[in-house]
Amino acid sequence: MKTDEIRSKYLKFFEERGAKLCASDSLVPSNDPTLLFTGAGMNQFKDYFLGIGKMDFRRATSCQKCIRTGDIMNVGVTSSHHTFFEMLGNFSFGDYFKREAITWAWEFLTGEMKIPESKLQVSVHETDGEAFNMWKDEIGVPESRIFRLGDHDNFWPADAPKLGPNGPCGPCSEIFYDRGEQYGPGIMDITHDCRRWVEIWNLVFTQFDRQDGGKLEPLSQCNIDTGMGLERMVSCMQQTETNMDIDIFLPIVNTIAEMAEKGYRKGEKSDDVLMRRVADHARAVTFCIGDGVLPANSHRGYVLKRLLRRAVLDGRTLGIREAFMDKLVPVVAEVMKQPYPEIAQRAENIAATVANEESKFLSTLDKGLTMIDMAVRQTKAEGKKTLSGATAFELYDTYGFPYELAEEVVEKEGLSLDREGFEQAMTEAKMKAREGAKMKGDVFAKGPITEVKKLTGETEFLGYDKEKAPGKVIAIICGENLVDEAGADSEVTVVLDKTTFYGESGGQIGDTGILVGPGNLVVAIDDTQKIDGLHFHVGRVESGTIKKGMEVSCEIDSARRLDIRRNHTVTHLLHKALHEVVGDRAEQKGSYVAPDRMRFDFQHGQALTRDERNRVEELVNGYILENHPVKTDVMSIENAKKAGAMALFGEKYGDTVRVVTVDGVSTELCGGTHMNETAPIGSFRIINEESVSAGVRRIEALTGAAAYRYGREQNDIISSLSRELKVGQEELYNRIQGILLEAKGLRKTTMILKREQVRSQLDEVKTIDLKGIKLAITNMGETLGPDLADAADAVKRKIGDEGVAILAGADSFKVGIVVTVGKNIAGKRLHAGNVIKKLAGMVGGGGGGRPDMAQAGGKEPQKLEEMLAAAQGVVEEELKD
RNA sequence: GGGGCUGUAGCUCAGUUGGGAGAGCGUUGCGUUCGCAAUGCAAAGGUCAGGGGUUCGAAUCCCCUCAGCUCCA
Repeated sequence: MKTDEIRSKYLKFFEERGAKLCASDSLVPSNDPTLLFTGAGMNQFKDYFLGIGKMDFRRATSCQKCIRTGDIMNVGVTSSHHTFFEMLGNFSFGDYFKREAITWAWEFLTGEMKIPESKLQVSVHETDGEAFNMWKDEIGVPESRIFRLGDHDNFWPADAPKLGPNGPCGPCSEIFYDRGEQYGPGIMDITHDCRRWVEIWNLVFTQFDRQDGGKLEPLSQCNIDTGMGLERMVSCMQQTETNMDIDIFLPIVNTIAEMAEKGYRKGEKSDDVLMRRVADHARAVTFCIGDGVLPANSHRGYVLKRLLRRAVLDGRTLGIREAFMDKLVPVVAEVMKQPYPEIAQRAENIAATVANEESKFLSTLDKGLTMIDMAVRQTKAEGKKTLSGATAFELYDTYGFPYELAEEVVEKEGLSLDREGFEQAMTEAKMKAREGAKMKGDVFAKGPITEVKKLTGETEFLGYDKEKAPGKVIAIICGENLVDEAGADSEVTVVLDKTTFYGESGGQIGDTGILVGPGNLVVAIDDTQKIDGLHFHVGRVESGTIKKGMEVSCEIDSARRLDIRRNHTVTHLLHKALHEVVGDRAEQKGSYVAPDRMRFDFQHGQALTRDERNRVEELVNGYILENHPVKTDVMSIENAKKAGAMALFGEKYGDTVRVVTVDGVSTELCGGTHMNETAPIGSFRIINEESVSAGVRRIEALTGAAAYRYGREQNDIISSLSRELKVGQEELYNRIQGILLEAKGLRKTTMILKREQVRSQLDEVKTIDLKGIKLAITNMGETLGPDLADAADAVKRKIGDEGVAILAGADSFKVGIVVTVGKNIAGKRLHAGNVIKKLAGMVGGGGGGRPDMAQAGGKEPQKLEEMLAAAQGVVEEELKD
């Protein structure tokens, strides 16, 4: 049975049993910012489990793409560890419980998968007699094949009663599959890693709420959370040795084998491990980028980068010398195209991102290789046999050069690498990083929001076609607390059952305006936030008192909203124009829509050329002038996809979505507020284009009156320049070029003149013979700085290799002194630095320099003459025979 | 989010307790030999990432900002 078949059979099976078929959540969790990646099927149902918020259904099933990196060292080594995998699950939120969960699991395995009962056995928690009896009496599993296990193995979360955490938890029951006697003895060894009996299904019965001290209170709502690892299930059904030998994996592994010119399962076992690991990482990397994560130096982006780099290194070890990871992307896309067509659609784009990161890594390696060569040479020169761990760590920490590779190079050179020192340095670095780290609290305190969610499901948004409408006050948050009323001057956050205020989402900023109510109540709202479908109106009570349950009128600032609509609709036009100009790879990475400006981030490797930028701007203005009607439809996600609506990748959408169509230009999924037609946008003006992170560019632009004003201001600047320079605007550029050239010429002329002037002064320089040297002491008037040094150089040349020149100049604030000593005596009979220190002291300054040349400055110009008079004496003192 | 490293000519980089901004390649000009090309000489090209501070004096030391690379969470 093919993987695709098993996957769809499972989902269909539970759909037939009343479960809502839910699409996989993005790998980037949509409703939990604390999670790095989606790691289990239940993540997207978190609120359903806790009974918070609106519940549209009570049983669900899904095939969830997951990423876990905890066991990364085992990937490829064991038969079933992955970083990326799919998890099949069925869930009940206060609906069906143990009996159905157990029965259906058994039915699916024995019925749909046709697994003989003799090949299955189960485990239950030691205290869970209920589950035990169900297996024994209702299903008919012989008692000898039901195992009772403890908190560590059959409780979720593991060991929760003793160790915590607090919250929903419960016993679980697992189903094991017998892979056959070639993998071990018939008796299951549950305490050890058993290769014969593998766990294929975990049923979690969430029935307790753990309190402090390990007390387990019964939950009012009992839930079912089940998980079946798709790859492992398939491996059993296809009777393969590891998960990586199944139909959706082999093509990837084989491609790698081909590139390495090795053949899978034909040579070294260690090569097979590497091939499997690369295949695993190729899947993870492809799906990660597919969900909108880009390689970066923090968070998800960093995990992605690490995965990619590990795979590249493994490929190197396998003997693949050139970039190869990008070539695996289409292979992954092909085997996954049935359940994940969007990956296949974007394979080219994903591959480009991979190729880019891979080439960056290869250049990092190159750099590291030359550095380690140097380190090896130095170690050898010092006569040592071991390259220090600290050096290896520095290479790793600062230049990203992998330890394993360092080891390889060092050993090839006949040296060894100090692993202990490396690890010690690593620990120290970790400690150092940890010391600096601090936790930051969430802006929106979790407390009141959870409370509010219990009061109401979602705020109904009326603002698509109304600007003023009544709503009922559901909750008032004052500070961190829920209150029943708030008087004048209080800072409040108000939640209503219905509102015309748009809550910040999808890049569009929240509305401002007022809430008006009985008894001269006015609340000035200066921001509206949207969290899990609830609109939070943030503002201040201007007059009167707002009370819970009160009917208020929501009145948004409509002029501001109109500007927002202009900017939002133009975002769609810009998106389209970018695709026209730089290609479909310019995917949207985010946007910000405010009344006074808009920002649009998109994936693109380099800066837009001036020509591209102009073409984009022209296209958008064209769309505006053509006055396309804009319409909004609410439809099912399937229909939206059929209609070709562009969606943000990695974004999780509900079942029904809003589709915004600019007739003849673009169709996008979007919850924002838009114009009815494009012409009133007026005009569009790009004011900036910059980089935000690797591979992502940002355009900032203006529309309507703001765009006009911007143009006018630019015009004003040009006009005043043109007036000032007395040339026509079209001549400005040439004129400025001319002026710059002229200025440069003048600078040069001045320099030459100055030099000539200094030289003429030098003609008068007289030298004194002193113990075999020629001493020149000269007051250079107002000559200072580099000119003085220049002059000193000239004197030095003139008076020869036994000459000493002391030149000084001053303006009204500062004194400058330069001393040069000819090369035959410099450092031997006289040190310029020592002379100048004494001289500088006389004019309230300090200085120093090399034996042959020294500079100094001082702050007492009035003492210049005095200093020069004393100079000869100083030289006599310093001069050695 | 925290740590480390880097930012100097168009490119690759030197620049040594703080003391006159350099090399190679490339560009331009003038030669020599010439089939491609090679080679000699000369020139142009720098707000030393940006800002502040210490100092008589900062590419160099200190602080901040920006950008890139990298490790950790």
